[in-house]
Amino acid sequence: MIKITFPDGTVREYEKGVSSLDIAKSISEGLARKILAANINGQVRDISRPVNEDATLQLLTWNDKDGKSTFWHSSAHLMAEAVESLFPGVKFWVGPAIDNGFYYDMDLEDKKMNEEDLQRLEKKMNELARQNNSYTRKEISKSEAIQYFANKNDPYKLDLIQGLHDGEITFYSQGNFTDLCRGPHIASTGIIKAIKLTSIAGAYWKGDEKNKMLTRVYGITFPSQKELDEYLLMVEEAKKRDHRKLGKELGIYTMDDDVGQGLIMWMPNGTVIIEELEKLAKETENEAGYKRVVTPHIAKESMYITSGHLPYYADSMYPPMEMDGEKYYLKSMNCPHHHKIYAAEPKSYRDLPYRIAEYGTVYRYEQSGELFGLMRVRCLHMNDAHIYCTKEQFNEEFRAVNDMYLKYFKIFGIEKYVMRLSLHSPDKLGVKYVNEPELWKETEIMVRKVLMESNIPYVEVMDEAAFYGPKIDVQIFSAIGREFTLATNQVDFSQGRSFKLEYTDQSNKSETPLIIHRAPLGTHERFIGFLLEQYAGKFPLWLAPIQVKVLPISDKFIDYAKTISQQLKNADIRAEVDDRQEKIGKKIRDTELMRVPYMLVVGEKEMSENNVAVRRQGKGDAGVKKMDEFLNEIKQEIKDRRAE
RNA sequence: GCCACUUUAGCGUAGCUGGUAGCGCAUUUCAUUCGUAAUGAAAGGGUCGCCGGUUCGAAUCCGGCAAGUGGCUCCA
Repeated sequence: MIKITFPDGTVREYEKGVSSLDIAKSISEGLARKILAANINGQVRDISRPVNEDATLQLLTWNDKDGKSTFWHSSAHLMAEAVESLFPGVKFWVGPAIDNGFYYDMDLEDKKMNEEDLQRLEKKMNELARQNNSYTRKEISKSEAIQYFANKNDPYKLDLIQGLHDGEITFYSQGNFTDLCRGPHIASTGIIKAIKLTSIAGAYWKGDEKNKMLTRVYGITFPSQKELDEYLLMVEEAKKRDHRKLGKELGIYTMDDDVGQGLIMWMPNGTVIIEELEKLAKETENEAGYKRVVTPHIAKESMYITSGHLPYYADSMYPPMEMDGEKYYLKSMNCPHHHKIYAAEPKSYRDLPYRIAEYGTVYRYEQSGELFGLMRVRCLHMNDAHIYCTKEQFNEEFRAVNDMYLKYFKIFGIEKYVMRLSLHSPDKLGVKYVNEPELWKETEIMVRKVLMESNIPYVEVMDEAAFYGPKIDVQIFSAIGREFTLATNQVDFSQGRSFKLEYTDQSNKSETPLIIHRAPLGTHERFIGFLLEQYAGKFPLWLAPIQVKVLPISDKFIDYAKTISQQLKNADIRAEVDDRQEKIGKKIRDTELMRVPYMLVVGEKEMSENNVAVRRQGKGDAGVKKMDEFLNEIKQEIKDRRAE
């Protein structure tokens, strides 16, 4: 007999060799029908695998992350079976489960797949699922495995097998399809009830753009049609808050072919938001002891040689302009200009920390396929600043920057983000990263310490650092699920030396300062893109392009509406009058759709007593108020910069 | 940049296998002067992304280019 320990701590005894499925059956038939996989001593396994020793066991269902991914991984195999039957001779690479479904990479050679083929594949998959074929596991020797895929003429699987050790190779089969696979899998195809193949894409073999591009098919499956329908509905809802859609609807920004790809033009409504953000940044940075600077948009080639950005980053810079034999580049970062300001006057340790800030405009020639609405553009406005400090001051300064992030995030109500400690990769020293192994080690410890002391949850990721030092990135997800760095806080132990930046220390020696690069509000482009999605277009009052719309019941009250709006404007509140000849219902509807926070309905009753009928966007009628009372309340709400 | 797909009025869209374009919203005008999410009527607006080819004839078929979308790669 063996002892099985369940997640709640209970221990039960079973015959040696019992399967997870049998164990589930011993608990309840309902559970047995629902389990997809089992976590045995920390390893996810097929439910049919025998358990031969004492173990901790968690039975995994659709509600467990590992249960879902097993289900989706098995779905990828089912899709591969369907592909093989409709595209004979196809070669497969890998087909993992992902956060939302699965994909399979394949080489169709001279054949092509289109959207209609996805329908055919779905149909075939449904047919195969209904056959309810079992997923069967088979241990196989390396030579047999090689034999099998050599016969099948599949170079990709052979490449995978090369990396595996004899004795640890397994095949999984279902129906007519056999794949090299570590598993685990669900018991049989019949429990896959709802299938949606979502897209066809190209993907480089092994993720390397020098390699051949394979065809990747994405899909998602569910144990019931209802869940698929819900998922599809959720995707539709997410699209409604896509910043590209909202940006157009709300008149935030526009682009034009004659201006160029990825070059944003901010319309009046967007410009209001930019100016409010800058106001906030300036207030916050003044308080934190920053000084403001302004620098030009171009610089000579020599500066980017000094900074180390050329020639490595030349590809992502606009090509140079030549004047009088000199090459000038559009700046793709503000740091070198700021370093020159630091260097303009000799510094003593008494001048440090030296903090200079600028909403700097930079240009990056991003590859055309990478552009994405406001999130990835070619001209961006950075909430940039550089802090030059001593090693002793570093901890406090870096931490102050982190605290500034958190303060901002509270103002904006930003909760769904991941703090990422981005570290270098030692095997890329001298290639992607400055070759200073000791300094890397030292600064990474310093940054980690700040995070730990601030008690901020974070993840550590290798090979994501800047070339000049480690950083903390704030990762967010767009409405359609793409990941972006919203804000960044970076250490730089390298550029100080490249630019020969110095300060005189207490003992009259020259020292190189450490530099902190930081952009807590990221860029206007990405930040506003993010805010549009975060608020679904409903900006908090202080950011709203139009804060109050005054809606006269009829033409007779336009003059009164104008005096109300003028009073608001006198108090620096962004107000407008809707003087169209429309019914009040229409005016309210249009104003609601434009997400204007406050509507003031005025007619006979209000005019006679200097009142306004207040309506809050999305919340309906808020009752009649004295104009003075409303004015005081709204002024306070704007001052508070509350996130709803 | 690479793979696939898409591109019809300011916006959202219809247009089967080729016979030179409709609808809704928006706009303008007129009527209406209205009490909390769409008043009615009329009018204007498109060389169907651009260039070329096939054809008696192209929004529709073919090729190239551009932009956009979904991915991949990249993201100082």
